[in-house]
Amino acid sequence: MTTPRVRFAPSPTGYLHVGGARTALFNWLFARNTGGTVILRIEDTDKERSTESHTQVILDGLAWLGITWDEGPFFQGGYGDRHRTDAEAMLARDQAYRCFCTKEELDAQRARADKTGTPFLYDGRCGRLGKEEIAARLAEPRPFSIRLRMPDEEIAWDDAVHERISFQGRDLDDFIILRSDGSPIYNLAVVSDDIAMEITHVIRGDDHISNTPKQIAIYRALGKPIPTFAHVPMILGADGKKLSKRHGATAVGDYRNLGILPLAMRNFLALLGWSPGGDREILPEAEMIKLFSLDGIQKKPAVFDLTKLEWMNGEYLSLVPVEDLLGPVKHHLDEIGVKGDGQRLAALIDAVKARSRTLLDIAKQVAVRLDATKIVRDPKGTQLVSKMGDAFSTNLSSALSALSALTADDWKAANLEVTLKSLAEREGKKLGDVMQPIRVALTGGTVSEPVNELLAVVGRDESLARLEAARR
RNA sequence: GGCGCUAUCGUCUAGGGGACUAGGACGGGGCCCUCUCAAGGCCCAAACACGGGUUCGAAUCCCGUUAGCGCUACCA
Repeated sequence: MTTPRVRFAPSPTGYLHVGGARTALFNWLFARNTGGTVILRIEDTDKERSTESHTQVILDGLAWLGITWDEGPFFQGGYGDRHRTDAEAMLARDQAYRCFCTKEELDAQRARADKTGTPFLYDGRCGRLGKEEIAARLAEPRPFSIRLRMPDEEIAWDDAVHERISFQGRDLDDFIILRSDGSPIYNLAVVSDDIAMEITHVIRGDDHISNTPKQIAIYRALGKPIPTFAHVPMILGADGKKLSKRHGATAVGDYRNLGILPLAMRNFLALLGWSPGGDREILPEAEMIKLFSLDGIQKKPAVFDLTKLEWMNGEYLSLVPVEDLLGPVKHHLDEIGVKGDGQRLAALIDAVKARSRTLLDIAKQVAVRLDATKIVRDPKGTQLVSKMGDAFSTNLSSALSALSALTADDWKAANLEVTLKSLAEREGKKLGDVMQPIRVALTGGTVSEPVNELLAVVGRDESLARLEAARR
């Protein structure tokens, strides 16, 4: 048995969407599981909409997710000659014919069909032209496109995820494979390339199911073996509709900006529409590859649940060593406008990490600890201050005097805890009455790591300054 | 409209005729822990779309209905 050859074939007409990323991921997992080859092919035949920067964004997105490829990237636009040759071969065998209908005539036919409520299928009129008529039109010369003669027969295949799918040729029309300008239509370019690249498994989105019978017809006309098709279900927004811009973040890059870790994203995407069976959630790369199989893919579309992604990101956050977080957090800090680095930053990340689900969460909390101007008194904080009334500043004052007794050398979490606890005991106060005002003074809110750790990480001078400022 | 695909907790899913009192995870609720919040531990609510078959027995197989989604270009 030959080893599988799969391809991921995005069009550079937009960003890398999560749906495309997942399709790429499934191709990659399948190839790595079977020892097969991944080919990256950029389908840039739509010259109007394709751009180089989109191509770069797609490449970056794949790299970010750790999805690699073995051959390519190849650019479909470079294979026009082969596409034309294939079309002409079909024309020569009368499996295809020249169509002289203009865009306008076709639009008119379609409009007429719409009006009567019948589905528009090209009636094949140009396919019935006599030799002389064709020669005469060619001599004029009149431009023509090339259409495939759709045979009136069953076109079915055993889909690797859906099992058998069947269409009738009579429900399809003689569709155009080559435009009048000599450029190929998608369905021809895809088949021609998949044949040339010896693709054995076509793993792509469900939205291509209705293209598949047309493509199989081309394989048959060209006399080439038909690959295995695996149509993976769509990804939907929370409203059950195909994920699109109006759902907010849909591009892989959006999640990067939100502070999602690439491994978390990849793990989440893998589990969206695929299951290894059983209860597995967090899957290391090796496991994922080992367990992957096409028949573990779900048939029904899946709703993208951001909350679960964030939970999973939190899981990965706790698995990743702080050193690996330094770079990405620094990046988010830059955007917030706060500088942080080295050991200090590592300690801050550590302090705050357990309460964070994204890198952005981490960066925001780090920023507050690093830069007093980033403190924002949140509603809960304000509430606490007004509820405590005068006690707020009195308690801060006694905390201030107790804490300033500690030298810089003694300013450590363990000592701070002892100091604060004995202060509360001495004054007969509840621990919370001592701690919460400090928390609000230092962060503006009522939520943080334990106060002794918070003080330690903010540092003696800065902590005392913030207490002093909040006391007034 | 036509063609096609799909249907298990709100969401992601396990399940492949008896192991189902339908399991796990996210989210929700409660309790414990606790200086707050997370984390952690324990517990709770929550689903086989509907109707017919087949079978001793159906979430599982078949048919129909309904609903959702996709496609329906000289776009990809």
